[in-house]
Amino acid sequence: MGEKSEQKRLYILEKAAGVFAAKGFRAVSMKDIVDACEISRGGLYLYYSGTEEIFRDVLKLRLEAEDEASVSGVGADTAMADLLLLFLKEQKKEILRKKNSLTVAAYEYYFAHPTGRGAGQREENMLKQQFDTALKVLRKILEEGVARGEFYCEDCRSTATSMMYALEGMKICARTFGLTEARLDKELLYLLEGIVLEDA
Amino acid sequence: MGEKSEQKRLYILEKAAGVFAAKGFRAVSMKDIVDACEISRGGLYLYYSGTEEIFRDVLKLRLEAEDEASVSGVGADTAMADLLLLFLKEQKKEILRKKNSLTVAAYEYYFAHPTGRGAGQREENMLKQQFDTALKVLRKILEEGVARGEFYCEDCRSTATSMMYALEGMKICARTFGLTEARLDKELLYLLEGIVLEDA
Amino acid sequence: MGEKSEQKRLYILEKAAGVFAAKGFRAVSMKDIVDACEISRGGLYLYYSGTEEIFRDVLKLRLEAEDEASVSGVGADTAMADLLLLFLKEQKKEILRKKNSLTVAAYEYYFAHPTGRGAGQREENMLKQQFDTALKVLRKILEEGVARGEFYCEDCRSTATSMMYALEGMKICARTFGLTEARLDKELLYLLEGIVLEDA
Amino acid sequence: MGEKSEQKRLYILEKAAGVFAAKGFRAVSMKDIVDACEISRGGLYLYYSGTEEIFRDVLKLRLEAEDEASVSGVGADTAMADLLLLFLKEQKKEILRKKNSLTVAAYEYYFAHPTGRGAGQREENMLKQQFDTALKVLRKILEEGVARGEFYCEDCRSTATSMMYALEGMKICARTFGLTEARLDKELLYLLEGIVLEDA
DNA sequence: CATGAATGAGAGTTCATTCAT
DNA sequence: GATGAATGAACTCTCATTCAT
Repeated sequence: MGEKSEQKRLYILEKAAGVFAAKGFRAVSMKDIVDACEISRGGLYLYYSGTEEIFRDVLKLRLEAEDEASVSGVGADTAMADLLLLFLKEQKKEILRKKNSLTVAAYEYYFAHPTGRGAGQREENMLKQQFDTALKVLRKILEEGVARGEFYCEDCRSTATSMMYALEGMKICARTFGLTEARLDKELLYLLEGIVLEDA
Repeated sequence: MGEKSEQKRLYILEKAAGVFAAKGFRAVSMKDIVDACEISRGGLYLYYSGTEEIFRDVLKLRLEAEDEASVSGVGADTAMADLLLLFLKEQKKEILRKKNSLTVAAYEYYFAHPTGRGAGQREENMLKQQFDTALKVLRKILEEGVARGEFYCEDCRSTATSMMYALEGMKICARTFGLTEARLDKELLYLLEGIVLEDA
Repeated sequence: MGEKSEQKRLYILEKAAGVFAAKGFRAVSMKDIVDACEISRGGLYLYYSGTEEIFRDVLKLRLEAEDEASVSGVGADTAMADLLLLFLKEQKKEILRKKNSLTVAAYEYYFAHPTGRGAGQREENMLKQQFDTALKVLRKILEEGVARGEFYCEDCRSTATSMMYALEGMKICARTFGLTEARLDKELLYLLEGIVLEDA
Repeated sequence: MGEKSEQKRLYILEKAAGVFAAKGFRAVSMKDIVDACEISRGGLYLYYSGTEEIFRDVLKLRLEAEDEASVSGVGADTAMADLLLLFLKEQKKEILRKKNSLTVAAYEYYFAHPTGRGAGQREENMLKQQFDTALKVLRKILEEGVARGEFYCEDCRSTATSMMYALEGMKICARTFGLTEARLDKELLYLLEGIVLEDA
């Protein structure tokens, strides 16, 4: 598997990601991906032997990309309230994003491939990882904010977790029965108000 | 299509519900339902012309059943805190239920059939309806609890909504990356504590 | 088989005729006829066991009806040229008729049930009968016309036969690649001119 | 889809032509053609997506083959009467041909796909084309024959057209209620006699 | 007689997967 | 490595035909 192969593999994953974003996971056939990649049927099978395998790699790739993206440092002197706002803005974007989002496909995939205790769980569940990563960030923000006297919360860990679940709930609701931006803003504001000290 | 037919229709829906609960929505074929019902291919088509139609009716039936179930009156003298506990216990059951739950199938269905503004939306989105119904109940409990001095919350409507999103988040997380009962209990407890007055 | 049965049989044939006229022979299913008759599936089978059987009876009925219609006597003093005109006008109507015509269905039926020497040919081929009947009439007209000095033709029998084939050709052409009324008129005029004496 | 494919396409058309000749158009299923070709169900769909598409190509192929066949030049000194005889002999063969004839299938096809004014009529109606081609040839023969004093007819164009209709009539009669060779010969002779000068 | 629910065969179509080139 | 023709299983859907009521 030379360099060239690896390049092609990445090319396939890129194209496939587009297909999954557009059609979810279950509705995607090998033919869809072959068409999107404009390669031969057999050619695709040289690299992957099914949509599941492809999707797993697509998720892996996305996670790596996100990890890199999140490295963007933040100045130590930034107000935690601002950081929190930034965080929620990111979440909002993710919640509302329709195009190019693998969320629905990931839901479908993990519905069919429950993670937890089963076999072959080498690769971490991507949704869980996203959740945990965001949770960690949020918790850090809260703790620092409390330390600086910007926020109030009794138990930052629990508060952060609860907020994450609410955000997760908004995500799924947005994809199943609609959630207008206005309504979402209201919800996010409510979450914010529960934490930020009134005189801040 | 007399009474006998209606009976059979219900029989089909029952069996089909089991199939959808077991396999989700997209993975279910007419053949699956035919097999589950132990009727002939053509026989099923006498009643339904596709899995979507069947699933819509399955959801409708479930909703009706739930409505009836919730009619169970509660004594006027019950403590609101107890009612809230009861409510959360129900939610917990729903969040953890694996067998016989249509939740995953419903998610899959609504991923593929987005509700919102499109045409033919006579039938209300079942997930939304469940959400709204629970929300209404929760809000009533909170408001009455506040009135009685059992609970504290500034804005019952917003608090209830936020709690519902968190519960929805737990539901989806439970189906995609696992959520142990212990962890869930902790989460629910946290929600509870945010509302119930400490000396209650 | 009481009177009532016979009545129903006729009712079925009537409705079926409409279906055959609209869809031809091969495209018609028992279901189509059941629907058109608004009777039960089983009910139709009490009278007929397939579309072929029905179609045969439909044709028979039509033939009988036409026989009765053609009884319309013509005054002995009518000019043969006028009679010939009348005859051609009838033929023209038949050639152009789209609605309510069993011609196409009959073609399709006889394509699949070639008559000639096979077994079970009790019932005469309806197309042949129509052809022969018209031929006989035409020949009579020609012969009488010649006798009266209105027409000229060496061999009335052959001339009539040839004309009939031409008319048949126009019929099939009208149904397969179009034949405008104008063009048809020209053709009929040409046939006429070949026979009628110029000074008539 | 290189050359090899085109070869196979032709192979399919050949086999399919046999099926259509044997069963007409409507009675032919994709499976019939699959069986005749001894290929797989899916294999056929690589080339054609339905019987109509196949039949259209079959007709096209036949027309092309006939065009090539008719290129066979005739010496300039051939007597027109002989040419006419040759022409009628060809027609006779076509009228009587049972095996390997697509006539019935074409009739059935065009019954169901009326040509005339509708959309997508890029491809000319094959029956019409055959008719028009034969008509042109016949007319040429007549005109040349008249010029040479071999034939007599007032209006070659109309005469040719009328003859073509008669031939068309014989064709359809031969397929629906039988037409013995003897009878056909008589008819053709009659057509001939109407044109050829007696002392020719 | 009449009904219409039920059956099962079969047609059309798609797709994952293989394999000779 | 890469191709894409070929295969066959699986799925959707329709209909002729039967049969208990």
